[in-house]
Amino acid sequence: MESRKYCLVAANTHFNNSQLIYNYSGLGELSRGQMVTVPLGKKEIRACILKEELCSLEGIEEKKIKSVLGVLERPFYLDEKELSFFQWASEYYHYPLGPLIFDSIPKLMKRPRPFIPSCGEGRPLEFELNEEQQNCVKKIFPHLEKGFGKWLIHGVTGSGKTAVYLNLMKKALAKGRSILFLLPEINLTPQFLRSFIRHLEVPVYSYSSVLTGSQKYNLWKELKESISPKVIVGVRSSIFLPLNNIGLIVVDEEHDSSFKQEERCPYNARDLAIKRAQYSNVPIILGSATPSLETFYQFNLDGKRKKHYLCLEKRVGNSYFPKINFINITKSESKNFWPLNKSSIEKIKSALDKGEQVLVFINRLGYADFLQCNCCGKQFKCPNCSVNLKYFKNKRILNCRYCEISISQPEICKDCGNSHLIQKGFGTEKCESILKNIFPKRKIARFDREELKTFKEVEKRLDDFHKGDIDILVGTQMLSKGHNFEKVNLVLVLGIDSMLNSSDFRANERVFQQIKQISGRSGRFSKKSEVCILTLNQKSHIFEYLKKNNLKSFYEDELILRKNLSCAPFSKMVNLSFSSNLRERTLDNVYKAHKILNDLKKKYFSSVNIMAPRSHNIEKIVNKYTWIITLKGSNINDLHNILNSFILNSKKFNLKIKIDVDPYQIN
DNA sequence: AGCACGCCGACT
DNA sequence: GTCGGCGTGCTC
Repeated sequence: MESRKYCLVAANTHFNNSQLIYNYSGLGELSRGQMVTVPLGKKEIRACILKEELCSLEGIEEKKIKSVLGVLERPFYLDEKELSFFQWASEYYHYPLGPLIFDSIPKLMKRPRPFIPSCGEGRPLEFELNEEQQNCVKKIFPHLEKGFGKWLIHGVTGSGKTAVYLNLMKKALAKGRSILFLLPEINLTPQFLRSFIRHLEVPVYSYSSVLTGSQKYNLWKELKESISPKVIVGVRSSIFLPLNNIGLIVVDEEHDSSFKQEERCPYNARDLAIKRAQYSNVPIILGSATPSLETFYQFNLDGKRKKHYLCLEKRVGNSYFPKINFINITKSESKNFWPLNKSSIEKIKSALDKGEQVLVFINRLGYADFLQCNCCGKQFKCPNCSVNLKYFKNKRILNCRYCEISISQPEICKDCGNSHLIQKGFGTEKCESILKNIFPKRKIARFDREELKTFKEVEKRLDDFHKGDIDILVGTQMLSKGHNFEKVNLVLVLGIDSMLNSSDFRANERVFQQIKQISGRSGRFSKKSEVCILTLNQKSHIFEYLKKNNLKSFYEDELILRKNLSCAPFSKMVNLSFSSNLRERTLDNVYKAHKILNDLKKKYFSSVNIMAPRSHNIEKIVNKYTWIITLKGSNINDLHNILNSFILNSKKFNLKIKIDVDPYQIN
């Protein structure tokens, strides 16, 4: 009689942190990284072997242990490098390994449809690199074969970072190595893909949420089975793809918040990319016109990294930087123009008269942020969320941005019967309509998620703008990234004040990045161009740096603030959020957790700083009440250990607890 | 995290 | 009666 063999697996469940024990006698040899199906309760789930031939059952009764049902065929397995990378991420983010693995692996397919990558055309680059670009390539090139190293290309918008990437990518591909290229949102920047396909000679795969299950399955299989050089251009989740023989990792727009996943495992793909480069022992290049403070700090304050910080300060071709001007809107001369004013309209008029086009940015959708009764002060609130409903005039509805609720436009106040409802705040729709009144003969269009729902619609609208069929384009952040418009030399920015007033410690950083990115849309093909910011806070010190284009001083000053506040990058931060559908339950739990954390701190982890519980910025979202405790500390081990001890206590709680390591939104 | 089970109040 | 909401306990 053969003795029983047991294995430890990471199963696709949240039970027991996903680590479960199964019997595999009679199934032959199993090894670490192989995938199997196992029973759990009445269900059948997938699992990945962590340890075979277990010596101890860790106190679990033998009769409770069930048997492995079957082994998944190749390509479903993880090699040691991949598995240890997943394990690292699981431990760092305090998220169960099983769900982490199986969230990033394609579902099984009965009949997957075939999938063809775009094959590169391998055409030569159309232009010579300028001196700065050459210098960049020259500095990084010798390190392509020297193992791990990280580089920051801080290149102003329009400085031609893509050409530098392409050059280095060609060199790595020529050595038979593959490349992982991460970018924030593939749909908004199809030009990257086009340019890679044009200039490289290898298969180019794009990876994003638009791929079907079948396509993901095929890609996974293809990547697993092949070692020939190829390029993946993908969004954050592509950091977990099984790309063999990596020679270089690039993270473009390193500062962008879409690298941060907020749901399920809240990881940051930029940080994971650095870790993956370390595990693969290859260089990684981070690129941005507006690096995050964390990244800037890493490369500038640490002496030995300073030579890994590369600047591109000139725009390619004949374009110059736009002048940044501020328009004071404190004295509103005419209500008719609001939220614009006379001098901004003058500017638009003179640009249009010159035959140019104009961009107007607003960070909000809709016609008004909310409606309020002029008589009793009632605000029209969402019944499910603690926010006001947004007013969409064309659709004649009030909408909530957090839940699906949508009610038709009220004529009178429900409470007092008054019919005078004031519209508070503004968004893209309002601005479009004001501009249409002022310039009735001009073609004015919007560029936002409300108006353009599909990729096709986005492309069509951009195309119309490029063709000159649109004179003024009113858009949200969607418009601020990557586009090059030939006839735009004036950009107006509205609504910055609300960002400036945010209590988030990154508020200044975000304002700075946003304005810098937007500036990149103006004057790409001209010597004289302008960005106008409409604000009530003209004297804000951030604006001084922007006006003088004094980037480094902004970063240095902001870093001093961060240090005094004990925020990232000086302290590691973790958010614990507690949510339930009863406010009282949420409060009970969050205060209980606060006490447990403080006891742990007192006993073992004195270096950890525990903030008082506070409600989420929007306390109730879709009828769930959320409160948050933030932990800060410069001792990373203490922080991880207090979290581990805390998790051991988590059975005592009767609500959902989410751990967010390195949170992006602190609100 | 799911899922089953069992308790209770509300409704025909 | 029975339907559904919700609290509790279980899953290797």
